[in-house]
Amino acid sequence: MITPDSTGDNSPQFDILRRGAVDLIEEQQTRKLLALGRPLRIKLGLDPSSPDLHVGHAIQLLKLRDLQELGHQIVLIVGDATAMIGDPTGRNKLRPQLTREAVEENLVTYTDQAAELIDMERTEVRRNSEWFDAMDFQGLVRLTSRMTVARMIERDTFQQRMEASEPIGIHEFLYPLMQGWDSVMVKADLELGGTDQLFNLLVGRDLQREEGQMPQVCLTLPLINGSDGRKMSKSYGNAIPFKAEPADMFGKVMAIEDEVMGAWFTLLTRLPQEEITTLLAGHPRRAKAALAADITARFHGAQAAQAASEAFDRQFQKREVPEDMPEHVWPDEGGADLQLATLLKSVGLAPTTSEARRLVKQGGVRLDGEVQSDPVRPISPGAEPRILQVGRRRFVRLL
RNA sequence: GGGGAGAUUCCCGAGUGGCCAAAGGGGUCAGACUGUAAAUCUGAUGGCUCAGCCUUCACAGGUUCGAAUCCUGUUCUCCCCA
Repeated sequence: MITPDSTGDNSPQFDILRRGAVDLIEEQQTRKLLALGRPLRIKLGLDPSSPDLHVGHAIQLLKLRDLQELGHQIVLIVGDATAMIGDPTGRNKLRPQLTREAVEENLVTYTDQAAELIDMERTEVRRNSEWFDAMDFQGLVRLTSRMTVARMIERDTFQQRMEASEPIGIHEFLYPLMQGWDSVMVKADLELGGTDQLFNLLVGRDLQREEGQMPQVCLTLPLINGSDGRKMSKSYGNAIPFKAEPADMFGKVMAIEDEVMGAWFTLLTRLPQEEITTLLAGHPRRAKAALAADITARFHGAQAAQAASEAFDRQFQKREVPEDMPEHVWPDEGGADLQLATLLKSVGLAPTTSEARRLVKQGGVRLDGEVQSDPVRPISPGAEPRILQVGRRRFVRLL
């Protein structure tokens, strides 16, 4: 539980809260809230538009977990009403509107996966359709009258879209207001969000103040980038999902740029700051392996992380063929010879024959360790299972 | 309501009758190098029975020996005026 000492010093709590944060609006209020000694209501809105969580979400969930362990009350808002709009933040396109059914499905996987990091038993989960379905037209007008067009369109994301002559739907203006109204309805003391959420979080403050509530504290955490430098997002295909296999998760962390390691350590591990500093001062390869192991261990346990780490070294440092690899029965009945390109395609190592030919021509294909150069070379099954390799990390054992 | 502009290959974005499967960038993939699936460099990037053939430039028709490029209609978007 919350135990501010007799002097009212809550700095240990405050430090935990502050770790990795970008904005904290505002600090004095936060200290006062912590000093109250009661569980604070910590709100996080889920976007149930993408069911699979990735390490970008983990940043927020880990923060929630920290706060939960300090005895605070986590309130997850399932944006089933807002999901039908889609948060316009950071998007240069209208987002597809989700059906209620899709939201329900996503919600299940979402909470299942979130349970890996936070204690769902002690978490309050609310759907915002609870109050938005009940809101009538008058209520909507009342809510929308609290925001001005000028304030809304001065937002970067809308500015950019207007400059680029991209469409903006009127309903998109509703999103921040709805998110803010959620804060009113659950009487949030603090709301978490990514740095891109600051505007939405601040709207909550305004609405709460107008409703005579204590305005919530807003805490923003950095967004981390995916492998391509863009914001990590499932829709960009650059994310590291919770459900990634240990080896895959480890490898994907190893693929991040050296420059962002520090941020990842702060946001995705709970190693003490001094230890992080020491690691970063050492060899980058070692530091990154430690990071990858820590993250992998959180989802799969220390043993699996260790195994993933060792397998990674064998495969990429020593260039050994991994023990575990997908297996595929020899395509085409009768064990007849197949052209190499055709074989690659039918076992799924290349999406098209053209791609398969390209890979061979570029020297990216090995059969039993030998580089292949002829895409139309006939390949026969062989007595032993043969190993087909594309690039450095895609293998198939042919049975 | 009136006038104007636009929709291009995964994304952004050139291309305004043949030299266009379509510049450039991003992403992705492969190779080299290495400390890793970092960084850097090189190459590839519509499909196929691959020195050739086939299908793409919002959609449907049309003009032409030939169209992403011209015409007509449809859908969607943006801008200006009211």
